[in-house]
Amino acid sequence: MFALADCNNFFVSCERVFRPDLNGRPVVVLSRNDGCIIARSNEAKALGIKMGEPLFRIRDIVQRHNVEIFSSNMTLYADFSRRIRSILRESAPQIEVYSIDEAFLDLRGIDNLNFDAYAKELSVRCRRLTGIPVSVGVAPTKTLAKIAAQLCKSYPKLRGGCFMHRAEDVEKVLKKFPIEDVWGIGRRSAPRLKEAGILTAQDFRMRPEDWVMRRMGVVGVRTWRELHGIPAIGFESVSDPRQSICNSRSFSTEIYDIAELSEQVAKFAAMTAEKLREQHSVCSRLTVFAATNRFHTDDIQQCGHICLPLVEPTDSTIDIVRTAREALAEIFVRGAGYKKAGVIASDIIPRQGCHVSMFSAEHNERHSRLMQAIDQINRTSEGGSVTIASEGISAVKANSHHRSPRYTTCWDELPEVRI
DNA sequence: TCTGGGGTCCTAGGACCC
DNA sequence: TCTGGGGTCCTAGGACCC
Repeated sequence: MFALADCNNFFVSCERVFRPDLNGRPVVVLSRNDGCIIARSNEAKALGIKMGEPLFRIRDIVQRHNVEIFSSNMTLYADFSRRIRSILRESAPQIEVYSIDEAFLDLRGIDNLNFDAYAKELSVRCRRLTGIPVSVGVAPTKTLAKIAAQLCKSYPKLRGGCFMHRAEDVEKVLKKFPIEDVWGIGRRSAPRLKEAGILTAQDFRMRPEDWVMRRMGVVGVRTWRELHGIPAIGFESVSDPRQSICNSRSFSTEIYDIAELSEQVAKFAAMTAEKLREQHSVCSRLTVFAATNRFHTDDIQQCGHICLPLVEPTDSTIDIVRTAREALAEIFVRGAGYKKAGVIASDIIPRQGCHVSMFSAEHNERHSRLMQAIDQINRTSEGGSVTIASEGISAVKANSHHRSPRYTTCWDELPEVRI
């Protein structure tokens, strides 16, 4: 069996831990820059607020129903995520961290366990120790476990845990489960499947395997098998190092000046280098892109990108920032108002055993010692106190008008306690 | 006025090899 | 009239996830 532990309305739930007055009220959390809705409480969902909806389009709903708005506070959410993961690790031999708010648990080889009680107890334990409501689904495959966890959210009677394995129960559930909500069926496949008369997970499961193969390839077949209770998606308890690392942002206002844009790109490059070092990797290709506001169709539209090889595989902020700035100079167009830019590192390999030429050994050694020192200083301070001069001293241009305090990680931000 | 930021895997087609 | 038959590697684009 596999379990999926899935935090309900995760970002909203984190905010509510310190604002219990918001229970029962519509709450949303916004993307960076306060642009789109990325998390909703059940009450907000009931108002018809959609995931990914831009805030400005639902202003009237927000006012009419007094919806509480939060800018995203990733520091807070990451800390809750870490706490919940540590509880899950105590509760299963292996866990696979799937996202900030979801993890699979490997229960294979365990058969003398009341899985239903296990799921419910785990949910209660997470809630009691962190304040976050967590749904736990247990089933013979990861895809079915996802569905079981989903069930917990619709049926409070399940008390946060659901064990789904008996053939007749699975069939009963899948008959009611919309095809577009199945893990692996995305926005392109769902309409096509519906055209073919497949409306539920059960409809899909009843099609022959070769029909699925023809229409959706091996990826579709994996989902099909998983729905039949045959594991087809591997369990990966240790995550491989990233094969690409991207840092990009939209700006709160357009940037026309190359010097200003260059500072922003330098920051993204520095963040990329830091993440490379974090996973002990080096990269040998760097892509830089910059784009104007695609929603302002009357303005000049520019969407440049360029991919440069690095002379040697590197994780040095100095080398990566320099290359990124050179790349930006290549694609920058005067007169264009840039709204978004980013840096992507690719061709990533482990740092250990990476081949460097004899001539650059000393260069690498010096950079490496410097980077270690910088990382060490920055780890102990918020926001990075040592940076490269070309990053400038201003922060990334972004709106964050509704951010809550970093309650669990930043002492200075704790609100005054009134007794 | 306002529109997120990160990833992975698979496939098709082209370049190139013998 | 007629034009081989395999391979591999790389890339771009599409689809999916949160």
